[in-house]
This record gives sequence, structure tokens and C-alpha cells, in this order.
Amino acid sequence: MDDVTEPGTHRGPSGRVGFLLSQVGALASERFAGRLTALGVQPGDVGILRLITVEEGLSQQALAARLGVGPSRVVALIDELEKKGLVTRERSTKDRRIHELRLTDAGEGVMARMREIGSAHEEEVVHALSASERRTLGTLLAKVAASHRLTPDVHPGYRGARTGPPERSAGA
Amino acid sequence: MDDVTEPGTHRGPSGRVGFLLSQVGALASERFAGRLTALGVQPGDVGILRLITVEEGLSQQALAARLGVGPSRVVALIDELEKKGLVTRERSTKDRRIHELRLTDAGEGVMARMREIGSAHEEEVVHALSASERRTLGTLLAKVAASHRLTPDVHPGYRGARTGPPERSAGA
DNA sequence: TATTGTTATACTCTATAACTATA
DNA sequence: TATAGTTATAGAGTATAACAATA
Repeated sequence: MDDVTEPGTHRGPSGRVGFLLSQVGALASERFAGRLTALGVQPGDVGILRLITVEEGLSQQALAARLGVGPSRVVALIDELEKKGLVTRERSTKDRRIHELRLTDAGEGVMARMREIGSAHEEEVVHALSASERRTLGTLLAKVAASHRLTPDVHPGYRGARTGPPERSAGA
Repeated sequence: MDDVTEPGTHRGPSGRVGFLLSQVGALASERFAGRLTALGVQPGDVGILRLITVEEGLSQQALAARLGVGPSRVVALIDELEKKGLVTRERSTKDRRIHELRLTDAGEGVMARMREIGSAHEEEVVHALSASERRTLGTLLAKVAASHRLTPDVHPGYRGARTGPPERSAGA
């Protein structure tokens, strides 16, 4: 989320749903990012690790295409994850230009712990809601997500809308 | 919100609410930012203009404190808004060190059009929901927001959690 | 000649620290 | 001397373009 500051006195629960979504969504993202630091990874790394999990042995070019970034960016990204011991680069025997990317055991471990973190995060964010309210919220959000063609796994991020800094709204 | 990539196959509407919130929240933010470009302002500018509206004549130092950024940052921010003709700097007659910030007529106009944009944005985001569903969603989100002490007007942004780039999840 | 990964370069955004003018 | 605003400097992050190895 490039997060966005939307003005809005939410005058009753009917209006201002857009602002609330943005506001609460930002909170959820922020808290999740906070939990990730315990694993030593950044939000964006999650997507990278997951892509490597799903498409084991993919090339850096392929990863760059999936991420929508340039190949040189992937070099730095993988450098970092490799230094942390989470992924490996391996020369392909079929095409020696290619580096095949794979998760190490440590990388798999991070992915596993990430799932646990997800559960704890879930509980933290919606702790104020009853089980039935959570179901309702999930259903409505899924409906909104589907209407905008958001796929279940992929986070939109800001691509395309990034013209300025993420956020500089009031802090008090 | 710096948006965050959370993994998650949402297996039924009960789990994955955290991810959905982050995902849909990011979408709402992104779309809102897109609409703002028509006004020639950036997401963060909204908070600045609103602060100047509420506290007319405030100093740049005061604004910096509210935004949680350094004074030098405010210089650049106001430079831009002044160049666009939305705000003015005026030497205080009481303390000539201070620049009092005020909105121009054009600035007021932008704020007004921002409210219209907010309505259109609202309609776009939740167009898939019925009026009653929108109310329910609003109620639940307000409950979650309140449980985390989110104030009705202020967008959290990422302050504090910003350790890395905003987002680099998969794009397909 | 085209493609993969890398390195080099430049540009943007931001924070910190000097500087000036007022107090 | 302390404070408001400004400017200067340096750092991080990212994108584009040049480069070496391989096809």
C-alpha cells in the first residue's frame, strides 16, 4: 500500500468505507511488517520467497518479470537473500547463462514460520470481532476483492500509482 | 500504509482476513491516489492541506511536528504547494521568524474537489456491495479501527515500520 | 546477433547538520 | 543563547544503460 491519506470524518458507518479500508489495511500491513522483522526479512521478500517456492529453479529474468522490476534490481534482492542464507543461485547445466533460484532449508524454515506469523497477525488484527463477525468481514472483503479482480494470493502493492512518498499524513 | 505483501491462499472467508484487509486496503489507497493526480496533488499532500485548514496560520515547525518529519522536509513540501498556488507563506507580525501557512482560494477549491473525489472513490471501491452490505462492512471496519485506537481522521501511514521499500510482491 | 546476469551511472527522496535572521 | 526557516551535504533506493559470458 502506498498508503494514502484520505480525509474523512466517518459520519456513521455508511459513508467513509473507502477511507476505513485504506486506514485499517495500512494498519494490517504495518503490523505484519513489524512481525516480519523478527524473521529478518522485509515485506517484499515474502513475495520473492513465495515465487521461488512455487516456481523452483526459476531464473532471475523470470523473477524480474514476475515482480515487474528490472533485472539489476533482482541482483541486489537475491544478493541479500543469499547472504542471509535463504536462497541459492545455481548455474543451470542446460543454459549456463542462467542462475536457477532455490530456497535453502533455512529459506523453507522462514516460509514455515511466516505462516505461523500470519495466524498470530490475523488474531491480532481482528481480535475485537467475534467469530461470526470475522466470517462476515471476510465474506464482504472477498466480494470487494473479487469485484476488482484481485487474485487470492497476490498483493497489488503500489505499482503504477507511485508518484510520491508513501505517506506523510498527520501523526497526532 | 506502506503496503505489505502477505502470503495467503484464502481458504474460505473465515481465515485470511488480515491479508484481505491489507490487499483491499492497498487497492483503495492506490485508486484514491490515482484520482488525486487529476487534482495535481499527491496522497501526502492531503494531510498537509487538511492540517493547514484545521489550524490556519500554523508555522512550519508546528507542521513538521504534526507530520513527524524534519523542518527541512517541510520546506520542500510547502515550496511545491506554494508553487502550485495552493498555500501561502506569510511572515508573522508578532514573531518575524515564523511563516504562517494558509490555504489560497485555489487550495480551498482543491479541498472541496477532494471531497467529491472521496465520494466517487467510495462508490468505485464498494460498488459490488449492496447498501446494507456497505453498512455492515463499515460497522465492522469501524470496530476494528476503534480497537486499535485509530482516530477517524488520521491515516496511520507507515511511520515506524518503514525499513524497506514499500512493495515488491508478484505482479501476475 | 540475442539473451542472462552483472556492474556503472545517474536520479530521486530523505535525513542530518551547518547557516541566517530574528528573538 | 535559543528558535524558525533555509540551504548544503550525504546516504539510501531505484531505474537505465553499458558490459562480459554464453547461446
